[in-house]
Amino acid sequence: MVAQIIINSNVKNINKIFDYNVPTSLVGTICVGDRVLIPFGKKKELEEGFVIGFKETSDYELKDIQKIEDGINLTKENIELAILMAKRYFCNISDCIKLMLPPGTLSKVQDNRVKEKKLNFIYLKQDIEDIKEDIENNIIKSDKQLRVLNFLIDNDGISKSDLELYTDTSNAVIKALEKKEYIEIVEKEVERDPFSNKNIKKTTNLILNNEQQIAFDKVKAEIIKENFKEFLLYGVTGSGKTEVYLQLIGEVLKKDKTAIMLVPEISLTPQMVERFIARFGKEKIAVLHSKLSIGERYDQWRKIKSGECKIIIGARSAIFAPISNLGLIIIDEEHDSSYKSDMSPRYNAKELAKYICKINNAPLLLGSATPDISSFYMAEKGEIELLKLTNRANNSNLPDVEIIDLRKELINGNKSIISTRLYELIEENIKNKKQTILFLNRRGFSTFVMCRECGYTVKCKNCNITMTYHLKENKLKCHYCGYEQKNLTVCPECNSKNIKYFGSGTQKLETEINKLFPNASTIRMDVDTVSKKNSHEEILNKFKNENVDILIGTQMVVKGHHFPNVTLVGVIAADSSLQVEDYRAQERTFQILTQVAGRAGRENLPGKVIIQTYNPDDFSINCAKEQNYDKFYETEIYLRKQLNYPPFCDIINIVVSDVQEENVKNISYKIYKELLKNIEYNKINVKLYKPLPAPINKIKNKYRWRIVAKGKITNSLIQAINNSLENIKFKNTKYYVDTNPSNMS
DNA sequence: AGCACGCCGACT
DNA sequence: GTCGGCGTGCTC
Repeated sequence: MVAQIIINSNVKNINKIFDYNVPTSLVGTICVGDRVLIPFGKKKELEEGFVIGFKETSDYELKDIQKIEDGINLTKENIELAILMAKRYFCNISDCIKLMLPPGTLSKVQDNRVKEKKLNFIYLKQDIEDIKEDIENNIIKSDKQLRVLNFLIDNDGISKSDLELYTDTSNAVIKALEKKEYIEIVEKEVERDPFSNKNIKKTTNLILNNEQQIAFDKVKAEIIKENFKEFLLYGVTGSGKTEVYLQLIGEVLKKDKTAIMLVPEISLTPQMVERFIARFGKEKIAVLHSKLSIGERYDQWRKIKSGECKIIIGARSAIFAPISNLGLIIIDEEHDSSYKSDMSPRYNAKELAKYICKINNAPLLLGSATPDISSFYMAEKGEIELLKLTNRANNSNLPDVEIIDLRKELINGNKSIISTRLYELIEENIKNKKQTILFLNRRGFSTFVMCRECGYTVKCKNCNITMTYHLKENKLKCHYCGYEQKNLTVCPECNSKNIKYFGSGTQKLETEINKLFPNASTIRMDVDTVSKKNSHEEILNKFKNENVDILIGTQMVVKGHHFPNVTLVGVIAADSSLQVEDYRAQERTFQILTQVAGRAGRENLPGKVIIQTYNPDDFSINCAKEQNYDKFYETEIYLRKQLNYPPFCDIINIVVSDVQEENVKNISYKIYKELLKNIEYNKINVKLYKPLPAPINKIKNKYRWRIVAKGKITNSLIQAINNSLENIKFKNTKYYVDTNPSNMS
C-alpha cells in the first residue's frame, strides 16, 4: 500500500505530493488525515506530514512511513477540503492544511511551546476554625499574612497569582504561610480560559416578535430536517438578529449537534461573547480569534475536536474549526469584507461555509442590516431564502441624519475639518454632558506631505505610495510596509522650506478638537492606539464608563457597541471610502455610514448624525441618510449589471511581483499568453485584460503587475488558470491569484 | 534543510 | 587543467 503525503514543513519549496510505503504494521490503522513522521531527503530528522490519500503502486523508489503521530490529526473531510481549496484558491495544499491546525503544533514546536497550562493553587491546610482562633489570639503578627488568611477563609482554592493580586501581597508572604503550614500550594493543570473568571448571569430565551418567530421557524425546520439550505436574515440595526441566532443555536444543541458562528474580528468583543455565555454557559463555547495566545488556541482546538465544545464563535478562520456533527453555520454581518482572506490561501469564508454546510446537511444563515449586494441578489433570484426583520426592538427611533456640504463650508471661509453645524452640535452636546463619536477613516496626522514650490510629494522608498505624517513621533510612516523616516523641513528636490501637510487623519482631528474644545475630554481609537491585547476593549470601556466627551476613531469604532449616552455621531469625511478605485466603493460607503449612524441614540435619547462630504448628491450617502437599503440596492445592482461587475461576473486578479521589474513584466506576459491560449482552446467565456502595472506598482521594494480577468469563476476557468500557472517557471518571481479581492490595489 | 550538480572565474 | 564559490534543483 502506498500513501500520498503532504509534508508539513516550514520550507516552502516542497509543496507537492510525495509517495511513501505503508509498512505492514500500519496497514489497517492508517487513515487519510493522519499525521505521520517520514524520512525525507538527506535530512537526519524525520519530517512531519499528513496522509492525503492512498494508491496501489508508485513510480518512485519508496521509503517507509515511520510512525503515526497521535494527538493532532485531521479528518478525511478536512483533507478533501484542503485539496479543493488548493485548486479553487490557486495555492498549495500544505498552506490549506495549516489553517485547520492550531498554530504552533508542529511536533518540534509542540514540546517547548504548547503544554497544558499549570498553575499554583493555594488551599488552607488547617481547619478554618483553628485558623480563626489563631487570628483572634494574635498568633499571626504580619499584616499581609493576616490579609491572605482572611481572604482564603472566604475564598479557599484560588490561584496564587490571583491571591497575590487581591491581597496585594507577594510570593514571600505566601511562602511564609506555607512554611508555617497554614496553607499548601498545589500545582494544578488548568485550562487557559479566555473568558477569565467573570460571573455572568444566565439568561433565558426572550419572546420573539412575529418576524423573528417566522425567521426562527424557517431555519429551525431545516435544522430538524438536517437539510442544506441558505438563508439571508436581513434585519435592521436593533431588530434582534442575535436573539434569533441564540435560539437557533439552542435548537442545534437540542439535537446534540455543533454550531459555528462567524463574526467579523473586530466585533468579537467580550460583550458579544458574554451574550452567548449567558445563554449557554461557558463550558460549551469555544472562542477563536487572533488575540488568543498559541496555548489558548490549542486548548480551544482540542475542546472542539473532543466534542466538548458545541458552539464555536470566531472570526473568519473559525470556519476551519475541527467540528464533527455540524448542525448550523451562522455568518453575522455577512457583508463584512473580513470574511475574505487577503493572504494566501485567499479564501472566502462565506463560500467555504456553503460547501461545509452542504456536505454536512446543515443550513447556513447569513445575517446583516446591510447585506452584501451579491447576497441580496441571490436572495432576489430565490437561490437564498430571504428572512426580514423590519421592526426595531424597543421602538427606538432612527437617528436624524444631516448631510453637510463641505464645499459650501469652504466658500463661507471655514477651512477647519469641522463644519460650523457640527461644531455647534458638539458644543451643545458637551454642555448637556452627552457623548459624541467622530469618525474618520484615516489614521495618522496628514495623509501626504508636499512641497509647495516644486510639487514634490514624499513617497516611501520601498513602496510607491505617499507617506503619512504622524505628529506625536514627528515621523513619516508608510502604512504599507511600516517604513519610517524623519520628518522633512526642507524639500529634497528644490531645497524650499515651503513644505505643506495635506489631508487629515485621526491624529490631526484629535489635535484640532482639543484646540476647538479645550475643556472637553477626548479619546482616540485607531491601529496606532490599539496594539496591546484587549486595548481595544479598554478604550471603549474608558469612553463608556468615564463618560469621556468625544471618541475619535477609524472604522474600529463602528461595530457592535452600545453607548447609551452617545447622542451625536459625526462623519468627518464620507468621501474617503468613495475615492477608492473599487467596484464596491459605493457599497462600502453605504454600509459604513449606515453602521456609524446606528451608533447614535440607541436608547430613549434621540440621536443626531452629521455626515460631512464633498459629494452631497452621491446616492450611497443619501441612501445611508435615509437608512434605505432597498433603494440603495436597486441603484447599485443596476450599475453592477450595466458595468458587468459582481454578482454578474467574478473578478480574477493575478498579481505578479519581483524585485526586478523586467522579470515581473516577462512573467506577467507569459501568464497572459498561456491563459489566453487555454481560454480560447476550451472556449471559456471570460474577458482577459492585458498585463499592466498594479495601481500600487511597488510594495516593499517589489514591483507589481497584474492581469485581470472578468467572468464567472467556473470549474473550467479554475482549471485553465491552474494549468496555465503550472506551465510557467517562476524562479524567484512571486504571484498570487485572488477572486473578487477585497482590495484591488 | 542538506546535498549534488554544473557553470565559471582564478590559480598552482 | 582543476579548485572552489555559488546558484539551482531535488528529495517519494
